[in-house]
Amino acid sequence: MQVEQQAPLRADARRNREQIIEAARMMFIRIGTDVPMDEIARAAGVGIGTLYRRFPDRSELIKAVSLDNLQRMAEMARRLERDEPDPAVALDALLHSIRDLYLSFVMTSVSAVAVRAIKDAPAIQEERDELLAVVSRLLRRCQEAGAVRPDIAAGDLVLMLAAVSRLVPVADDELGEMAFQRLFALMMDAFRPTAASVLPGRPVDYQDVEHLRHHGGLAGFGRIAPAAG
Amino acid sequence: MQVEQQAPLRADARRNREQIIEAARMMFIRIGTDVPMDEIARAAGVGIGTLYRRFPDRSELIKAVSLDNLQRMAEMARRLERDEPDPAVALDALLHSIRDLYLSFVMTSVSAVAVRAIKDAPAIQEERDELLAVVSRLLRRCQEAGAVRPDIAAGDLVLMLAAVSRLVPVADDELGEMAFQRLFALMMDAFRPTAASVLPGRPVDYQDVEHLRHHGGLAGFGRIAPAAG
Amino acid sequence: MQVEQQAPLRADARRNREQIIEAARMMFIRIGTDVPMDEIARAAGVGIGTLYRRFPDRSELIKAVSLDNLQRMAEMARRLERDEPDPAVALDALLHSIRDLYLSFVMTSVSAVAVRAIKDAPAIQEERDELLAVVSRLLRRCQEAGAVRPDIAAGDLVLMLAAVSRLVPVADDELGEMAFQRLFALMMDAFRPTAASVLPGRPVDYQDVEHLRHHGGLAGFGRIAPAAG
Amino acid sequence: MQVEQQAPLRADARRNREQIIEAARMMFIRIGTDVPMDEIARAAGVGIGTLYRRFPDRSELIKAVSLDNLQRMAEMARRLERDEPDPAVALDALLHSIRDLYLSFVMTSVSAVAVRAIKDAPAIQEERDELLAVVSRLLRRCQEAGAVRPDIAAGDLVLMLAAVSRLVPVADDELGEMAFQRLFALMMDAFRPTAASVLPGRPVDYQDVEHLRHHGGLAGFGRIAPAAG
DNA sequence: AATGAATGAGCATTCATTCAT
DNA sequence: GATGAATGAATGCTCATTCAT
Repeated sequence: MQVEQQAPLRADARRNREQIIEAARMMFIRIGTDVPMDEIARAAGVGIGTLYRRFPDRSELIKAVSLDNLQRMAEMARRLERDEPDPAVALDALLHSIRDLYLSFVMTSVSAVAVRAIKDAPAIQEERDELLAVVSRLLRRCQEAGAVRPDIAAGDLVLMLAAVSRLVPVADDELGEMAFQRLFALMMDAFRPTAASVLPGRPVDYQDVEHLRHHGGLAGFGRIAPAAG
Repeated sequence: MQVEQQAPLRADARRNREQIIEAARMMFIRIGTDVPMDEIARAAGVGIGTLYRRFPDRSELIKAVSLDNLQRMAEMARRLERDEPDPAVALDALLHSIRDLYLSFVMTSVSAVAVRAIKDAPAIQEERDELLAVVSRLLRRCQEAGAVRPDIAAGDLVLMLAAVSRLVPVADDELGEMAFQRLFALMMDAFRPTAASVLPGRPVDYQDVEHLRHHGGLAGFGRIAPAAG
Repeated sequence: MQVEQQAPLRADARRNREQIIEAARMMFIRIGTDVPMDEIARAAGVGIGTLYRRFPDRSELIKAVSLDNLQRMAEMARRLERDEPDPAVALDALLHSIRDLYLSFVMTSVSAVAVRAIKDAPAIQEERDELLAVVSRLLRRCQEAGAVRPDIAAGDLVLMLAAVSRLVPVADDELGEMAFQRLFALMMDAFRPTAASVLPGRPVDYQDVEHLRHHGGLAGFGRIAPAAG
Repeated sequence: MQVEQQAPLRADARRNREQIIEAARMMFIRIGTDVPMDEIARAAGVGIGTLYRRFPDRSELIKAVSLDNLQRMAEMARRLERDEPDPAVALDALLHSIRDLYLSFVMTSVSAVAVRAIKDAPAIQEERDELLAVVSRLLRRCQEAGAVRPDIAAGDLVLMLAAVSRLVPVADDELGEMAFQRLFALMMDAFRPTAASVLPGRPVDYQDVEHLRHHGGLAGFGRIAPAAG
């Protein structure tokens, strides 16, 4: 757990760094993590050299964007858990932030490059663990309160979320927005106690998800890009 | 309505063609539709020139694989509709063939190349239309029989299916298989009448799906490759 | 009427650019405009990537070489017209610069690629127009002075020049040099008043040449590459 | 001087051979000697395999076409020399057959492939020699009759012809036809005694032309393709 | 530290030629 | 003998990454 304690960046350098991450986030969503590096540089308004000075290769940039996303998410999760007494409301609100979750959970789980990039990034793993811990606690409280069917675990939720969030709506598309809202609501309905059929297998927990992420048991999750091209 | 009536292929050529499609199908799933062409050729056990003789460019190959997939699917749909009297059983069985649907519904909806490749392929569109017609009829019969909530249309189903099918299990992974079975069962639960909350918007029908496919209102569906990165 | 006002190139980039154009000019003459791009790069002493950075494709390179040639030619024409009082001497001197004209008039008129490359290059057209305007004026003055037969127009001259210049001598070949000098002198004799037989048709002017260039009425001029084989 | 005495071809094989040569001749003119082999095969209405059975590689095909052209030309030359008493008329008629000469003199003198193909083809050389012998004799008789300036030799004529014939008109183009007719007439005027200025160097004879052809002293003649692309 | 120029490995595609049917 | 399928070498072009200014 190496904490790289480098000299704090100069003001302009910090600004560049932030612009690059922001530009990369947008390009990653719009085009994919294989977007040409100089397009990112151009979008960030810096030279390609500057980009590479900050992030020695694509992998580092992906890691940085992912970490940035997860930090925002974890922060939000902490705040919701702390401030919202009703776990069902908190969980719902948290999952609804899925548009941002998108990158954290999906983008970085999809392409071979991205997955490899992240695998050995302890900072990311930590942040992800913390986020999931909150989700797990909220889920358990929901189940204890009878708001969510009892036969699932956090992993079931996460996987469903990962699936649905692939179809996140594109900015400013009304039909897409509507379709996604319904898709999301349908997903939430699947977790109601009243929906419960007898599920096969056993509850999937976060350990299982991590296993799948690292060993690639699902086509679109973890090791392999199901349709990267 | 067959337009180009070409001489039937020689036996060896036909075999090569089939090997190429089969190899491409697997590589497309494993690596993505942007897998290098010569990897496909190598996997098919033919020279790169042979691949290009059969499929003048990547786009043609994608089209051929998609059409092949859809033909299998449509055939299965026809058979189920004809032979299975209970619409709920038929729909369930049809959706469970999702492992094969995967390529038809997902692969070809994901990457920019693939989407472009397919857009102007009337044969594919026809096959897709027929498949969806069967799904729509089965769905309606399920709803009339009270087996499925009445507030959804075929598009809602298709999109959920598209989402879930992204996480299709990899061959021979037990955990993945189990996780996917649960995911799929959860999805089916979302469509039960007992699960029904009030959904936002209006039922999404196949017209809407086509619109989304062609105009790209959802990130992972139609125009843009979120999976690419 | 300069449209794209790009930042002036860095010193080293400018040097590379010039080396590439110079190398391309030589290779185009020696091998043809379809010489492999990396041979040009090698001859210029740069990487293939550098070549492509400066000239996004073969077409752009051909345009750049052509423009460069024409600029030199037009400059010479302007100087001769300004400084030489005797039009016959000026015209003769101008035509004798045929070794350089070669590329401007011939190279770029021969191959399909080259012709297409140049068709939509207004800068080249402008330069060519200016050069031809000078030639036309000199020719008219020669005819008024009785130094050239009156039954021809600039187009006749240009076409003859285009034909003869195909056989420009190779550097350092004595026999070739001599043969070409004679060929050139014979051509000039054809334009003398004393040579005049009754020519068929009507004087061919520059409009006609442009028409032929763009619509390809002559095998070796404009549309098609007879020289290509 | 190997006379390959192979068994005479079967009737259908002979027909194929002729169709291929005819198709190749047209494609060579229209596109160049680097036209794809299967385009030639398709134009000839035979399979690519058949083409290769008759002509083991491109080089052989070029040789065959060239020989065929030259045989026709030499035949015509012999006939004109034999039947036409006035040498000026005979020479003029012979040169006017330039549209056919085109391939013999020009096509095969231009591209690197073609030149290499022909260099070691004794049959072609023989035919060419005979043709040139006729031209030389006619020229000498014209000069003795005072119909042509005395300060030139056959080589001067051939080179000028080679130059002008590059711009042979395309079929059915009226303007091209007219322009070429004038170009040709201007060329003939250059050889009139009345046109005679003092030419540089010494008369270029056929030996010189052969030297140039084989050693490449002129850019567009012999070794090198001036603008093959 | 920022910039953008240079490099070359990598991939798509074409086409000459060989070979199985 | 005819056919056209198979092969792979050659070449255009892109883009990640390094390095001079």
